[in-house]
Amino acid sequence: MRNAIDKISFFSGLEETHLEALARISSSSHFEKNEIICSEGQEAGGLYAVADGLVRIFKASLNGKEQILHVFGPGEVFAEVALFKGAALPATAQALEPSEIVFIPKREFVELIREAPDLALSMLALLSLRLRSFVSKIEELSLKEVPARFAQHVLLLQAAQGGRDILLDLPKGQLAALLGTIPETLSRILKKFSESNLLDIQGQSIRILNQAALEAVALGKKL
Amino acid sequence: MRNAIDKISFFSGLEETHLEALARISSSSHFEKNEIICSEGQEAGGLYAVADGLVRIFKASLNGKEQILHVFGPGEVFAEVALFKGAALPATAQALEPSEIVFIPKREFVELIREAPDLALSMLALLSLRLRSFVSKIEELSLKEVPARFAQHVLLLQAAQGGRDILLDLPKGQLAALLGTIPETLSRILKKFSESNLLDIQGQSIRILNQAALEAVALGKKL
DNA sequence: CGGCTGATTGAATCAGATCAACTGCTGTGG
DNA sequence: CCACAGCAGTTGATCTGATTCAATCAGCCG
Repeated sequence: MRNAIDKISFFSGLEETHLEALARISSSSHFEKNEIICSEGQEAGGLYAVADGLVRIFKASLNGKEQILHVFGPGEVFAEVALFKGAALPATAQALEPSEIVFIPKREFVELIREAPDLALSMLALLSLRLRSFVSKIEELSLKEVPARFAQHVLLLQAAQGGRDILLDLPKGQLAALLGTIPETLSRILKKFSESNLLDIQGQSIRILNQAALEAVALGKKL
Repeated sequence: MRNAIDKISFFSGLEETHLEALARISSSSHFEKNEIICSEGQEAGGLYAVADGLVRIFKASLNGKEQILHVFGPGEVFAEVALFKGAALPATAQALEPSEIVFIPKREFVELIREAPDLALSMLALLSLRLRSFVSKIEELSLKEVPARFAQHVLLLQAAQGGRDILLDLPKGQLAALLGTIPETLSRILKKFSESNLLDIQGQSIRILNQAALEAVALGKKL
């Protein structure tokens, strides 16, 4: 499994001996598109990581609406919350594409953390990042309307991809679930952005036409 | 400061030598009601803990609406997210009552974590708990309506306090902000719960009249 | 007794969800 | 190669939960 472990950038700063330890205890498996990797409520026996593919972490309500919490690509780890306090997973993980998923059993991993302060600090940093991203999400859901959330998302993509041309990383239906809304609403909002000449939207690709206005909308200005 | 450190239940499992180290490096100060302890965006120089009093962590929007993320009482720590990744605080902390707040400088605390694996694991457990509470909040904001959120909150209070009689821990306006709504809406909903004979509400004290129905509403049933 | 803050109530409005229909694309099989 | 099934996305009409604005009320403290 050394091969797969090397793909997990989260581990890349670790010492060679720890990487080999991880490789020894981890296993890797394949998931088809839409396959469930682990479900809410289930006991998580360890840490998961994406070696290849794309995974979404989401919650579903009784009446079918979904809220995506994270989308993870190659190199990212998930289900870390179940390692340290309570084993039950708070949400469900599902492959959005055919994916290679590495699994690291809890017992051995926690053991490793005790011995490697650097790994412990990495985990602390990781959890802090997750916390920050959740704070943003709560803020957006509670204090901002859908256009502002979408504008914010575009700006984040821009920061990650650079330039004025942006490629959506998700199909629009999934993007709606990530923003805490439904496809119909997102579709109407995309139209408004187009009509106001803030964005040029062609399928999955977006060009920013009016950066300043986009940033204003992200902060709460109407339109 | 040993006095104050002993009040922080989060530290209670630590070894004597570490407690003394914490006592040496920490300081304590007083905050009046409504006083800001630390603000969003500001650099947090360390970890805060409530020795006495009540503190809310919240975000505010431009147009004045507020979303409370946490309310912390004696023994609880906050601003831990700024210790491990990025120093800027994601939200603001404010005293809801006259409070004694302990402060532990980041440098020394992180140093201590490196030497004390148990403390590191405690911090990991703490961050995991926070993550879980945020997942719940996101789920509630996105997938549930206000009555369900309130019912859920009452059930949590019941779990903490026991029995059918419950005392609200916050004024109603603050409770509204915690549930992601506004006082007017909460007030209307309280009335509905009363009229449906689910709850008997007298100011801050609540008696549960129909447990089963309350649980049903928490899960999404209408009324 | 004022005056302040928190809480309640009412009427109007609005953002977003729901329901339903339609478009367009892609891949599959006859 | 065309036809059709199936899914993602779009559009329209309607409904509703929640916010907004405004007014009133209750309790508390000086």
